[in-house]
Amino acid sequence: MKNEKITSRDIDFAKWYTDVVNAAKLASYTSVKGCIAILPNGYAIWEKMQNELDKKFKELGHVNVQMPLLIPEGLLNKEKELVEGFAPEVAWVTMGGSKELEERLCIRPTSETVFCDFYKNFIKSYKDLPLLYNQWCNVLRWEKETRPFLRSREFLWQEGHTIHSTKEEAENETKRMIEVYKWFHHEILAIPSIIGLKTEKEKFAGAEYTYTNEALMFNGVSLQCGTSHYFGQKFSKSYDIKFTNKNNKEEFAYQTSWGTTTRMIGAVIMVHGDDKGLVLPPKIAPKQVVIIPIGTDERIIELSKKINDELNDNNITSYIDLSEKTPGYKFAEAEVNGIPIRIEIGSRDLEKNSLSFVRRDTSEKIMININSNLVECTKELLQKIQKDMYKRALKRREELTFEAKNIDEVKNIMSSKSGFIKACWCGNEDCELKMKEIKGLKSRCILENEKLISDKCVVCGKPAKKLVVWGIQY
RNA sequence: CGGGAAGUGGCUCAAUUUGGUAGAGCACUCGGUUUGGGACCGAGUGGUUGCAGGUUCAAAUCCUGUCUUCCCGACCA
Repeated sequence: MKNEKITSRDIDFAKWYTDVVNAAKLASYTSVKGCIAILPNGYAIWEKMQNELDKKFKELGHVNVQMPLLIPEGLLNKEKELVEGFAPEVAWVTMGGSKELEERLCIRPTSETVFCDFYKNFIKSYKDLPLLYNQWCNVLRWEKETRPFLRSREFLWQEGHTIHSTKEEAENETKRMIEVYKWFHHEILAIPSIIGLKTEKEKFAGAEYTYTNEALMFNGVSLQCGTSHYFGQKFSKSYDIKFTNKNNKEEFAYQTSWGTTTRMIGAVIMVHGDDKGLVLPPKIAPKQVVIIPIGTDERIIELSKKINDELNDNNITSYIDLSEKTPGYKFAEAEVNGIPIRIEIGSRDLEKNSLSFVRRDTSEKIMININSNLVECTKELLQKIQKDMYKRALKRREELTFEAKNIDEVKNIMSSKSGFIKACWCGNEDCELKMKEIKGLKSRCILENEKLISDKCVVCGKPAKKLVVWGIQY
């Protein structure tokens, strides 16, 4: 039952990860470095993720738009911090046909500038605000080291860009959207992410502050899973976005942006996957149930079809594997693809008047009477799998979360384990840099509403002001 | 971008040391037998050896360059 195509997760995590991506046919490399082909199995997962998020965004009043792929250099340069932050990873278009362009065009690494340019002439009065825009698109960042889904040059994402007439409303939006991501991770992906504030050094170029969702992968490495930025009036001042407020005075607008990406597919693999392959949370599994008839008996095929139709008619996505492979092969394939529930139907089951339900996450086999309400049983089991996956991920995170009072304790933890390290910080950038000197370690986020675990900074021993979560960078 | 490893049918690898007709297993196609954990027998299809130059009578093999992938650093929403 060990899959020979997949390296063991505990022996070589990085190799295991790419093996799962390949074995589950989620993506494949192309001839352009860092630009992957997302295959049907992978894209279907992304579509499920999109549907969940898009529905939520719309409930909250956001609307979708599509902005241009290309940004003129002059426009990009208006916001100094943004340019400095992104310059090393921007790709440029310099030719149009055979003619050199007068002004080169950048392929969007993110679209703040384009949205600002649009808002500039679109907004006149406080009555025009807020605008809650979102776009689903691809962006390009010239990364040096690339890995499928986790860090590719071209990737798919959504970027929300909102603009408001008051500081308070914009700040609420920033906070509200990071909570939406948390909901998405917890409820849909079964990943217990934490919310925190980025340090000054780590925040988005051009933001007043940045909220982040950080999640822990099975191997104890951290992954940023979503960010929400408050811009205040920084961009509106650079791009001259003014409106007339209630007091008939001109005022610069207040802005936010927030995004999450196809990297979430990588997160799902690394949080839930095992040595057999992918394990998908039922809520994002494109196929939630696979029915595997054993033998060619007509009665078995008939019954399989009947159950399949019944499930599909009741909002459970199910399919029958009628290929000419042996049952063992079909089992293994369903496992590698992470299908949450497998229903086996063979003559042995029919004699006992029951069906074999097998959970992907635990491999547990459950016999269910053929006359019971199969739709309800399946729904309940899917919910249970979703919940159990979350619980296991949470337990894993708790086991891999450590506390440190001084730098020796940090080094000790780092020398034997990986995971989140909670430590107090005075807020001084030098101390942050000293921590970063420990190989691989990076400040992930500042926890806002948690008690300090020490009254002293983990590095300098001066009074602590903030509780910081540290982790190993992916 | 620095250090290391590797690129040979779709996949895993052999042939490279010592230059001499590119080979196996898996996958795929066809026929048959099978079917409760990746079935078996038989017959087939598929490769200008990552790419570009060079040396040579002759290059998968030697040389130069380049691209890609993986690992370790650096960088990095």
